[in-house]
Amino acid sequence: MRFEKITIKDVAKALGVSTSTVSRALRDSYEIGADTKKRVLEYSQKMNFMPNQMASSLKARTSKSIGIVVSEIANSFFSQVMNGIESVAHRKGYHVIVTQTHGCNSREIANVIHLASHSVDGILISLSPGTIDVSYLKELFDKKMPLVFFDRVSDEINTHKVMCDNFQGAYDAVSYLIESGYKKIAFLGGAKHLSNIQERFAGYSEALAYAGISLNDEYIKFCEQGGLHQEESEQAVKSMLEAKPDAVLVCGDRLTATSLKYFKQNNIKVPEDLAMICFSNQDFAELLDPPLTTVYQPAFEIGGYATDLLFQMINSKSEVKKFEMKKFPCQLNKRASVGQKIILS
Amino acid sequence: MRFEKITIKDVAKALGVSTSTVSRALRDSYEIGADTKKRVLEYSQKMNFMPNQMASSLKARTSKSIGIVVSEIANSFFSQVMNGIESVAHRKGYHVIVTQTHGCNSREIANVIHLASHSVDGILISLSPGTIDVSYLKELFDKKMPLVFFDRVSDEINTHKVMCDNFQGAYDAVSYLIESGYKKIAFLGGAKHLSNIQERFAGYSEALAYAGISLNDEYIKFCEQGGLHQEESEQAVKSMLEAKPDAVLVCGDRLTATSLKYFKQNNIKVPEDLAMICFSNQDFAELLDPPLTTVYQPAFEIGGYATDLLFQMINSKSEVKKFEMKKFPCQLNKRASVGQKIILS
DNA sequence: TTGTAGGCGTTATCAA
DNA sequence: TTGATAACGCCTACAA
Repeated sequence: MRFEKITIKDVAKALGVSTSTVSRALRDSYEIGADTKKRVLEYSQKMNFMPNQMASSLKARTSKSIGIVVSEIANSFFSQVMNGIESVAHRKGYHVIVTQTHGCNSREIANVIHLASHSVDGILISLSPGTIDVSYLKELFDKKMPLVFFDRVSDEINTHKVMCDNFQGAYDAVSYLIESGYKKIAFLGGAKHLSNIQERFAGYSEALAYAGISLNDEYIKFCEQGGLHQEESEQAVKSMLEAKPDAVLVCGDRLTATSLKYFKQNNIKVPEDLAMICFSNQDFAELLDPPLTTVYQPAFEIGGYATDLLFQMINSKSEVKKFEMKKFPCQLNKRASVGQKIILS
Repeated sequence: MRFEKITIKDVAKALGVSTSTVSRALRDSYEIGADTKKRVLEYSQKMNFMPNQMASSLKARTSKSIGIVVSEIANSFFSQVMNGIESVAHRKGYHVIVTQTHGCNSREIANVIHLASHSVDGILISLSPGTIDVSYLKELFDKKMPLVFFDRVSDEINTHKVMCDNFQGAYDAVSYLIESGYKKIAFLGGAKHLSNIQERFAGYSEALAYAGISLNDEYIKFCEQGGLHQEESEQAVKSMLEAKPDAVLVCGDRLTATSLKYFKQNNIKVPEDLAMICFSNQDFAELLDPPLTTVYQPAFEIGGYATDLLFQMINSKSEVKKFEMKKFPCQLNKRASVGQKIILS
């Protein structure tokens, strides 16, 4: 079953004119007889004629579409980013093709190649936890495929990068915990090699250092699967708890959900037993029990901004050489999952 | 800045063969000299040659892509559906193009036309709250564009429809409220003309009727914007409360969030002052305060199943005449937002 | 003002 | 086994 499309040829034949005349009438170009134009437009309208964009694209060598690569579509952060991307793209008359990797590197490569061979005009990518080698991307980029990283970026490719200020977000969160009297602060993060996790960890370390608190490895847990694997995440939560921290910074929605469930099941009271701040974009954070102190990332803005930069590259006549590293500040939403700890010493 | 693509021509020239030879080698077709083939493949590999899919599509008259139309990408239900769609599509080597309407009919029409003119091989659509007239879709469908409705469907177009069993979901929820001793049960829904809302309302009505409770209009509120407009939603919550119900069935994530916030702000205790069941796919529902009794829709399955049906249509040689109306059962997750009311009378 | 012709990159048909 | 050629639908020099 296939869509029966009228072509410019059909319109031309029906009207007894040439295809070029139809083409010109449709794109409002060139001198063309006012009433020929009118006839063509009216007939096209009536017949619901739609120019075949694949043919136009082939001719114009531009598909008017961009590709996105994320790990999970059904993730509050990514879906908000996609919302931002789609909004900007739609405004420019572009299509958005979405692919997900489920954290798997081979899937990421397949998706990127698929996108490139389908002639997307540019690609927006957040690297998947499983990706270490980005040479396949670099090759593509060297061949001038417009490329913008968001969220999880790579040092090895020099292009635009858009993300939130993960360092600041983590630093502010941990500082706030320290101000509130907590000292044994744990860190629960995704894959260690991901840029955003590294930055958050740096912010965490720096805030502790500033307060003269030394790092304790037992408080620090990374999940190589970035919270995508339930078992790994639960194990991390468990082993973190064994070190008896009094607060924790959790990096990511999935890890947050896993932690909260675990705490609930094991009757660990937040914030009495353990204070908690999470990197999370869940709308429902303030409605949780207890309301969750979150580090909120302006996901919609990140998506929109990254897309704007991508269009700058796409529309640039020459190769773009100067790149931006844009960091949107994170917002610390203080809620009851962090209490006021009585400071003893 | 544009991607510099090698074409089949370049490969042919470099190897001193014809383009047809290259094409044949690549698609493993026909008798071709084993070592010519080897040379072509090796060179293509080395040069990272990717066939231009737009050209193939133009030739083959199939784009290997499908389009989705939803109201909001950043919505837990829709993003889970998209996950299901992408998973199936990826397996079949298809691309997924995502568009959102923000509940606006003109945007929906524009998106559908955009998709059609970009030669998607099929379209998956959940009607937007703003849509009443589906004639534009009917025209497309009559021209044999494979089309599958999910979630919010239209009676006026006879094609596959996939959704959850909204009637059963609402019926079960309301019955459970009645069993728990509630009698003054309110209904808070999105746009009245949407199929899913109608079905839920029917389930609600039927459950009340079965228990011999008559409908009370003051308990029943619809939001024409489907919860997308904050003010309208809040107004609905407010006016519903004025009728003093003792329980409420809320249809949708946005409405749920709005209600919960309103209750919190106005110090309305759930379930003491008002028991609550919500159609919601939020992972966090069980972690809310109080844990939320939800009617869960198998969104991933809905997306996957709808996509399977779409591929059946796409791959069918003749026009498909027999259509399926698939309803996945909803799951009632009983949690503390519904209590046990002491039955007086 | 309108028509003709060639090409975008690929593939299928036919001829060599 | 391989090559030349035409076609997919559209656009645009160039010619008329």
